[in-house]
Amino acid sequence: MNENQLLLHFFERFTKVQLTAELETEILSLFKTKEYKKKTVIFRPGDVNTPHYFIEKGIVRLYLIDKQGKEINILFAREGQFIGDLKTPNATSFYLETIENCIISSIKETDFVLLNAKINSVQAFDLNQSIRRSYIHIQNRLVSILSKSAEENYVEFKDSYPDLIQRLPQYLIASYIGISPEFLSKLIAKTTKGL
Amino acid sequence: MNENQLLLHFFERFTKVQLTAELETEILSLFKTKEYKKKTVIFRPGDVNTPHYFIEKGIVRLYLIDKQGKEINILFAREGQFIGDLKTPNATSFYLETIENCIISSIKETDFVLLNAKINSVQAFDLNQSIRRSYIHIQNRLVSILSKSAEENYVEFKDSYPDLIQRLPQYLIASYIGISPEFLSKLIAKTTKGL
DNA sequence: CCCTTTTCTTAAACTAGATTAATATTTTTT
DNA sequence: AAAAAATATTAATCTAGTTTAAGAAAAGGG
Repeated sequence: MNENQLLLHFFERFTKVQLTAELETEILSLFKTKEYKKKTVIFRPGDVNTPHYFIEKGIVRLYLIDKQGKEINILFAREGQFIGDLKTPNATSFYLETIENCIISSIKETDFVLLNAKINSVQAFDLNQSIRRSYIHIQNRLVSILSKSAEENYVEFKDSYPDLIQRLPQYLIASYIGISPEFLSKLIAKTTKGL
Repeated sequence: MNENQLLLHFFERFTKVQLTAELETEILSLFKTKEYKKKTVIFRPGDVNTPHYFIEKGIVRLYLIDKQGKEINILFAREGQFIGDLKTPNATSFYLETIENCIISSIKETDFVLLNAKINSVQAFDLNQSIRRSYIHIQNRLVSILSKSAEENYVEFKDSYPDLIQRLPQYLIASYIGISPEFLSKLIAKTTKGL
């Protein structure tokens, strides 16, 4: 089970201690690990009871298609991160899709809650904190989109996620920061000119 | 303690049972209730360890002032709702300010967590669910701002919060949906014309 | 009831970013 | 290595929304 290295490490980071062998086994028993080719849809709007996904390898995106048929990227997740739709078990309104070839572990919402309760009773792991961080993250993004120019938002993205800049096609980033791919291309050309 | 009616009702709604007299007393002992005149700043950027606030009466807004000096409204809260900055105990980057004369109960973050743990052990109250709902709410808002026109966003706001439309000055709503007050005024004039 | 402050409206000039369309480049597949 | 598919660039035209400015209306305070 070498492919679950990252997952165990994730829980260790939060509990701040070495996991016992039994706990490790229990965690692994609740996750199902699977490989996906790039551009594979994992769930789609209308799907109910969507699990939580832990990315072992690769990158995925959560997005939707609006009335005009335009894709809107909500969130990216790469190795070492959880992603899913917190609306679960209610129907999701998003697509979850791999961007690269991926190895991904999934856990059912009910098991996720139980696991958290269990770890929480033993250690100082707090799922609340994790959700709060997500909230703060998306709130920051809303603030940026409301208050900053396209160029500022691109610079912010670049500074925050230098790794993603390398791995993501530009047009996906454009959608994430809420601008057209053509305009992002123009911005980059302009910024790069001073070389 | 008539002014705390709503607060107790809030916890009752979540626990789904009648609160015991002791629990009621304990809840009330953790909150401090205070009156504020309209346009009073409750906390400001840089303040640390900001409490959580439960609005008993009135409306407040959470906002920031961007580099251009423009106010950006993040969130409104009215009677029966909690508001605060989830970054607590870290420094907030926002202002919390009353819009109307208000009666507000506050609770320290540490007490809030303890209270939740206590209630959770007795009943089925789950703070996670509450934070998740907040997350879903702000995510929906981000999606709306990214994918909809100013007019669609205004209609959505009107449909979602018919009560707030009555109580909030237009320019605060304009900032919330990310447009200038002048443009919102134009939109409303246009929409109303067909009468 | 008058005076001051707050909120709203209208209109003209402007601009950030969208759209359309065509081509170029890069990556992937066979 | 060629062909196909995916991604990026460039440029012209267009538009949704901003800015600036000034006045009108409404609300609040003494």
